[in-house]
Amino acid sequence: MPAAEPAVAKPSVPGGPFSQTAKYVPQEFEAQWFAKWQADDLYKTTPADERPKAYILDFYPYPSGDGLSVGHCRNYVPTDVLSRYYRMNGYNVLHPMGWDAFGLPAENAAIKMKTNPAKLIAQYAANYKRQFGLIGISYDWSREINSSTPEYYRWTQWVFLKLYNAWYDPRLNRAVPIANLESELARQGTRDIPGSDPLSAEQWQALDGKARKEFLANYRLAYRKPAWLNWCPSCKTVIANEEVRDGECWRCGTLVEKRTMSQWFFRITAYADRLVADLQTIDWPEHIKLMQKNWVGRSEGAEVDFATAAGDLRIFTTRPDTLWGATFMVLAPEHPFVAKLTTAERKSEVEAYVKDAMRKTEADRTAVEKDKTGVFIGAYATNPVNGAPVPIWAADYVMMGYGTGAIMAVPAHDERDFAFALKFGLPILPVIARTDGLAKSFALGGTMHFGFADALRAEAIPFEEKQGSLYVTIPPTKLERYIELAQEYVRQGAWNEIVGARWLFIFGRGDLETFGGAENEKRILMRCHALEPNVRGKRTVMEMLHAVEFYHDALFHAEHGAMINSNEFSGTPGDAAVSQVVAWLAQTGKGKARVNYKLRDWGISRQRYWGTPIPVIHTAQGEVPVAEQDLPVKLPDVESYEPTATGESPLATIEKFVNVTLPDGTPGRRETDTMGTFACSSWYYMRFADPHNARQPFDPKEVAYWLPVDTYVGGAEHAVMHLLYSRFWTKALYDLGYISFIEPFTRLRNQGMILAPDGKEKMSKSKGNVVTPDEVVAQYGADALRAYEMFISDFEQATPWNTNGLGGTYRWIRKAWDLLNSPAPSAPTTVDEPADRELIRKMHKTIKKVSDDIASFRFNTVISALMEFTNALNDAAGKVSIAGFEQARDALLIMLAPVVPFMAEEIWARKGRPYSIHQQKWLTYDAQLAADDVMVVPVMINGKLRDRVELPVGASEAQVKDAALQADNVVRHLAGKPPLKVIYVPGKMVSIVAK
RNA sequence: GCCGAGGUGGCGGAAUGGCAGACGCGAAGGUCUCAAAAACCUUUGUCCAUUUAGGACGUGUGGGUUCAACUCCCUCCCUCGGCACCA
Repeated sequence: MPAAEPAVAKPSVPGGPFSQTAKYVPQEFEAQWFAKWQADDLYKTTPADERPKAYILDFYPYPSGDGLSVGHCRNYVPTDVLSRYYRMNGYNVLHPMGWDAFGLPAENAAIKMKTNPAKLIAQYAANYKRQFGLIGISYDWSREINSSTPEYYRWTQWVFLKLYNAWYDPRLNRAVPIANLESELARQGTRDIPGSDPLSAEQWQALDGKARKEFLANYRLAYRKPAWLNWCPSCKTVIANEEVRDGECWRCGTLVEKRTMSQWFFRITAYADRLVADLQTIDWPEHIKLMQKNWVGRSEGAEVDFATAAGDLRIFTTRPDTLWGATFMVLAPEHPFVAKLTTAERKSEVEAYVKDAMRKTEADRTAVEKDKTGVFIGAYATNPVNGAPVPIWAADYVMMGYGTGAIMAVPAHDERDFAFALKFGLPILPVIARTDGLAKSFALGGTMHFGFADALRAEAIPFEEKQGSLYVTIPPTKLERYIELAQEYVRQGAWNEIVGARWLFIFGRGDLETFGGAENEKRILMRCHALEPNVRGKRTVMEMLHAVEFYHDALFHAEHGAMINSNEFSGTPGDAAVSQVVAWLAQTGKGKARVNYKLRDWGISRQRYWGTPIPVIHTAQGEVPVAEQDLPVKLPDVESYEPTATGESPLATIEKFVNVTLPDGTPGRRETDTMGTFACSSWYYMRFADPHNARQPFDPKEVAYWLPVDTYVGGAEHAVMHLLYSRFWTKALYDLGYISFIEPFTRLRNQGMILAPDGKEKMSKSKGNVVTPDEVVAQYGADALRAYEMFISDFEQATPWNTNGLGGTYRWIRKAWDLLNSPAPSAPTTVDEPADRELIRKMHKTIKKVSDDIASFRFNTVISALMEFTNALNDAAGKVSIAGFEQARDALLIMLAPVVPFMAEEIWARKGRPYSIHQQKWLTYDAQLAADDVMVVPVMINGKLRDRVELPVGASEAQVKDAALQADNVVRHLAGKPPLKVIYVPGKMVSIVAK
């Protein structure tokens, strides 16, 4: 780490040390020191300079009325330690804080308390700020931002306009101005634009202004389209997902309905591939990257059209090789074809089902696997590969937002389809061969002639016999032989079947039916029904087979095996099946390859007051974006913050806000939706680089210096959405030339949650189990709280707040205080030189451990290393030289500075050293002084630890092995047996293998 | 349901293929004290042995890879985070 001179603070105001008490009484000096640091601007960040920079950022919080708990401090303390550590290492550090002030909690609080949300936020933020000061967090408050101020949201609106005026050109693979598209359309239509609906230049020119705008909406990065919302018919408002409990409104308990309204979206899906690819360039926890990748959910497959009475029904499938096994289709309940195709006699049932399904959340719809629901709509589609009629169902396990909202169900090879088909008695036809060769047969007692068991034994075909029935697992090599035997032994009027690697029903010699294809399925079922009354209730062959527990693992699989029962494609090997079928679909015009994403466009519209107004005006000629120079579109004051009965935001009732006249005299209505708060948080980290700029969102020079964020820290609950949206905005602004980096957060770390003291509950005011930093600071002081927050557990792991441990940390700090404040011990009569050397060795080992662990977020072991060093110093007192002791004491004090900044500063002042300890240089680690001169090598025999040998560090392999073989307990355990193998892992271990 | 994380002494946790339990809490015994508190010292995974030496077992469950597994692979169980309008 390069060491540059730290910035020099302003001339010191008088003060410090603030206490002369010998005992550790943190309450006597902590608040005074914080006031002095603030007065001196000790933590004020300077503008861009030639020093290396470190931008260390905490997720900015919504300042809740409840204030901070000790749980919240879990991330603020460690990032503060990290910031202080970087400052001491000569970095120019940006460590700011601000408020995510818009959104539902503030609005709901305002409605409840009948106060302006801005006032509430100001009050709550002031409390947070006070608490941050209490625990010594070194934010530069001159850079404080608040997302709900016009100074800030003006630029959120500015980004909206940039996205609105851009489109994603798939040929350049980046966003470009929408004007480029308009001129291309005027010149040559959509001819060269991949994936576009055909439109000629002439057709474009013939469109009027409004129609052109509607066409361009298909391309803009910010656009409007109809989408579903939760609607409470009693409150007459749109309600958030969080406000829906078991399908009911959390306020009034009314059943929530779904409504469609036109909503604004950002086209994040255009960036899907880049959002995945660029994950490689950043240092984030692997599991977070994986979650983002899965959230984007790229899958390759095909879209295929199934003909229906209402026209082609387009489905998306990742398994086009299973098309021949499609035995029904499933539409999302909200799919437009449901209404179009439902037959008159099914209508009431289908409508009831759809209404019910629309109430559920997505998680509810896909949950509870045993309880698949759905309804037949009475209509059929035609499978394009074989002309087979396929019944169409509506079921809530299919989502409108994924693929085309319609699937072909292949129950033999899709788990959800399998469960659904079993429940509703739909045929299940295998069309892909198993890759493991598992074949089974259950010979029910009385169906086979006497001697069958002996015949199987003679052929070495394994089986189990229970209550007269045979459970046979047929090895692949014996399959043909089994078929012969079964024909020979099956009784007249009975049958034997084989499932798994083969699907065969054996009714007698030469009387075999292959289970494959719809016709055979029906015929087999009829014959079985005729022969055996017990199976007459079974609606399909598979249902009949599924009644046999023994068969369960052989009936279903989702592997990529060779195709079977698929006409001319039968026999196509598994690794080629998908690509060959896709090629054939494209060639015959039945379908085509398609890449699909789980990721959906980002909906930003909120029918709420407390958010950034969307800067758009609606006119008879279509929507018009507000001109950049007319920003911000300010939130007007309103009487009531509650949404209107029409579902619009309260803004819709403010005539002065809504009605506008454009410069050319055209009357217009302002958009009254506001943006969800993820918009505000998608760029705030850029604003911190230049937070008070009134002319631009930020000075490009400052952003070029400070961004990207070097270390970004917050809860894992934001793993996907906030982080994905921020990455998207960064890439869009990069494409449009405003910034020069493609990823906003170079290093990301997530803190684990601190749970309530009594177990597994979260801390929450309603449960009354919140521990506040205020009460802990009052009792133990801020430094003890800081150290304990670090010590409590691994940074990323959730853990309960255990107050017992706090006392131990406090005792350690007090011990360190006594040690550092005590007068220099008198020189020992004889200086123990090895002890002297040992203390300095421990010091350098501690410097390394503490430095490495702070930098890599292992804060709990930072504290344990400092505890060990404190203990080592106490043990060494009076035994080592005064010079050595003082050197080690000073090292401890410097290392304590980022962790317990108040105490370190107080001791520093008492020692008369120049203010401030927080501007001192960090320590240098000396590998030679840290090196051991002896090593203890454990010796294992056959994996069990038997002895240890002590040797000088430079000992050769031969010397170590020799010593190991001569160790007392090793000799005893070998008992004269020669070692077969002796492994030496240098410096670590000797492992002996002996018979 | 889908995606992700986790499960180690009485408790928080350490150890990322190489001595399981660092560090801290708690507990037991001791020193000091008229006494208590504080502080300090000793012990502290379980079991067997105990005079010493030692030995067996042990990181949610069951299996596997390896000279060596808390660590890597597979099965199952349990807990937690997210699932697109809470942020």
